[in-house]
Amino acid sequence: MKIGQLADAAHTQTETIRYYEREGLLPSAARSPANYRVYEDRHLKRLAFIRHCRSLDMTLDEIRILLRFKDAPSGNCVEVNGLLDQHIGHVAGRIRELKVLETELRRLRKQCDRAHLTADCGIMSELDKAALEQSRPPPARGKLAHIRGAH
Amino acid sequence: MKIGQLADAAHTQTETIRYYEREGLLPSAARSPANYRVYEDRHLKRLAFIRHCRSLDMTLDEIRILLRFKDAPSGNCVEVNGLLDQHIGHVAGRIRELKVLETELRRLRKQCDRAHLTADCGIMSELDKAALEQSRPPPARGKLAHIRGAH
DNA sequence: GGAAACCTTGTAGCGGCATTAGAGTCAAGC
DNA sequence: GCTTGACTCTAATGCCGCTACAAGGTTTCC
Repeated sequence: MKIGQLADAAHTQTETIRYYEREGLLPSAARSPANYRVYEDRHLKRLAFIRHCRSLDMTLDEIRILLRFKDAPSGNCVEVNGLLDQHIGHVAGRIRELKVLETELRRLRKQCDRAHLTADCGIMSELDKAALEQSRPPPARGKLAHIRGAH
Repeated sequence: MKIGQLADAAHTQTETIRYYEREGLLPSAARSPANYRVYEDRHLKRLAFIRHCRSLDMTLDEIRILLRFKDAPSGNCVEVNGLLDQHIGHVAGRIRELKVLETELRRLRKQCDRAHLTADCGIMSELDKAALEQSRPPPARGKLAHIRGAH
């Protein structure tokens, strides 16, 4: 299997596969005489595992940990549970944050329902007013920060 | 006002202020004989506005647009409304995504409640199984993607 | 034998800063 | 006057998880 076929099979981009190899998530493949990467079934399985974990929004570091457990199945799975619990905690926390944000944005949006000059816009004056009172730090940055999609 | 005082007043880091200046969000300050930036009240007001918008998780590009309207108050505020509506849409969408994710993670977590060898762990085998079926692309990436906080 | 479709390595870019390095400035205390 | 420490300056680099080049080599199909 060449990299393009592996990419198709795992619904991934070839660049991503090479990136995972550089990052040590995928073992390096054998090479053909033309220096092409040659993959086997185990690579597909491992890649599918990684992509599935990514679809659950785990970081590559977290996935690395899971892979270590997979490779050394004599280990205790308590840590797997802990990792997942933490991850769920992050997700739940982020949802709470975003809900607060949404409420505030909708309140702000209500300040202006009509079209008129920006100078008289309730939203703009509210933003100005609120800014003066005191500005809290922006929301969390990190793995799950995106609101906007991008693909 | 020197940059450190401005940073304190706006609860910002000095590097962030310099970054905003480079990005054209803040007008460049006058300089003291020692080449220190010297700020006035208008800088603080503008910075507070920017930070407040950031606390609402707007991108710098969105904030740039708002600042243009602020600077040219003869414009029509319809576009301000539109920008906010879009932003609310992004936030609401991200909340929906994360809720789906949370549900799936909790279901996965239920597969293992006991400590034992990783090889027998319900979570690991479920991850393996699900990976094979077909891996969807990872969740959206973009401005509001973070689940984890980082500061 | 020529074009299209694949593969290779390497580098740079995304957002919104944070961190570091290396150097200059300033006020206070001795 | 000299040292100490807190501040400031610029410029470069790192973060995350890729994505998108660029410039070449290989394979495959017609």
